[in-house]
Amino acid sequence: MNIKFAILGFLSWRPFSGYDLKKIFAQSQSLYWSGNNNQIYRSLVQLHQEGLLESEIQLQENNPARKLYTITALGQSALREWLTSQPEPPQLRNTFLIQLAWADQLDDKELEKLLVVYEEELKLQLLIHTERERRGSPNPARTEREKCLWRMISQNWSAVYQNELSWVHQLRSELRKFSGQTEPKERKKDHE
Amino acid sequence: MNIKFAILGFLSWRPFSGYDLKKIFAQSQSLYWSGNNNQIYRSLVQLHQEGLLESEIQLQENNPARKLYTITALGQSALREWLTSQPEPPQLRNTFLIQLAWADQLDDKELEKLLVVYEEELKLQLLIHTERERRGSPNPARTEREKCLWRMISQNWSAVYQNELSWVHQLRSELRKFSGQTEPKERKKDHE
DNA sequence: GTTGCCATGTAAGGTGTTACATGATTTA
DNA sequence: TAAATCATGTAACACCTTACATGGCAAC
Repeated sequence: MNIKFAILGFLSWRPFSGYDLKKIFAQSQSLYWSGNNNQIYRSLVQLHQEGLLESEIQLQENNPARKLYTITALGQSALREWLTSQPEPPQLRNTFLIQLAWADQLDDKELEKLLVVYEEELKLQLLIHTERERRGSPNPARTEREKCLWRMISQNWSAVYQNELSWVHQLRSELRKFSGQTEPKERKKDHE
Repeated sequence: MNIKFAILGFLSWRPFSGYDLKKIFAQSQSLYWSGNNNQIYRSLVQLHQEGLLESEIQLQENNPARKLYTITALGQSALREWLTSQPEPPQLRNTFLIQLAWADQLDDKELEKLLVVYEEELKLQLLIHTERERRGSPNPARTEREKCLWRMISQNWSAVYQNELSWVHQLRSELRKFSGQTEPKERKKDHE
């Protein structure tokens, strides 16, 4: 999957310029792309070449001209086909798990600190996400059902972070069983 | 983060050849790379150039020679530094969420089918993961603490899939409230 | 005699990122 | 005068993927 279908999706609402889309992507978290120019402008050109979009130049006073892109019938049907296509499973790429895989080389304190820092990072991300959702999405939400979908998409993100947080808690409590065994020279202290 | 630290991690256990590593990556799920040659062999060359690895050619009878890579002291300290570095939050890239964002264009049946198919996909992935974990990991697990870490890494994957599954269930039950309202020609039914 | 394993490596391309370039207008 | 916004686009590069190339040996 690439960003093209997300662009088609937005253009199925109404026409946008590349600059509009760039801002939308930059704002949104669920649309996880960075919103960089390169990708968006090139995608628009390609979609246009494939006949999925039409473009129209809008002249403005005091501001540079903008290229408004409109979805074509072909684009609509391409979008619809993608919508009903086999969904991919989520891509789970968590660098931290790989860090953990060799974290037995750290002593108890270092490991505990790593987990605490990861937990803080997760909390921060959760906060950023909820804050971003609070200040309006660029989402017209024309029907109740669409509102429901968008609410659940946002909730998916929260749920993932919360799931991760509770996993970290479990891990920390599991690891407490081993504390004091890393430096076998020292004798064990009671739960420090 | 890139694959190099994962490679350093394995070599901190014992020397491996590129071919060994390729197989390890291909087997493992938590190490989410595909295990393709290009990346592994080039990473090994680069790590070698950076002085983090030493290589030694092992001649064999009946089989082609292999290059055994050994981690250097510099490599060990680079690994250790990475292990204690600021952990990144998980990268959440779930294409399905983007598919859902415009799924209001589908009718009730199509949408329900999409969710069912996604659920099946998740169950399948969960199964594949647990099956892969069941048949031995390439993990020596020298200490109890390391065993615990690897167990929790594997459990993280299960937890993520299960979290996703319960989210789909919730979504499906939410959507049942709207069924029958997709064709607006029909008159509106009670509470809206 | 084709397929598969061992073991190395390269080519080509997809996807995404940051940073740069231009040039006018508005705001501090 | 410096910066931010509007609006377009390009350059360079990082990372990752599939597929190809070679070549001997073993198994069916």
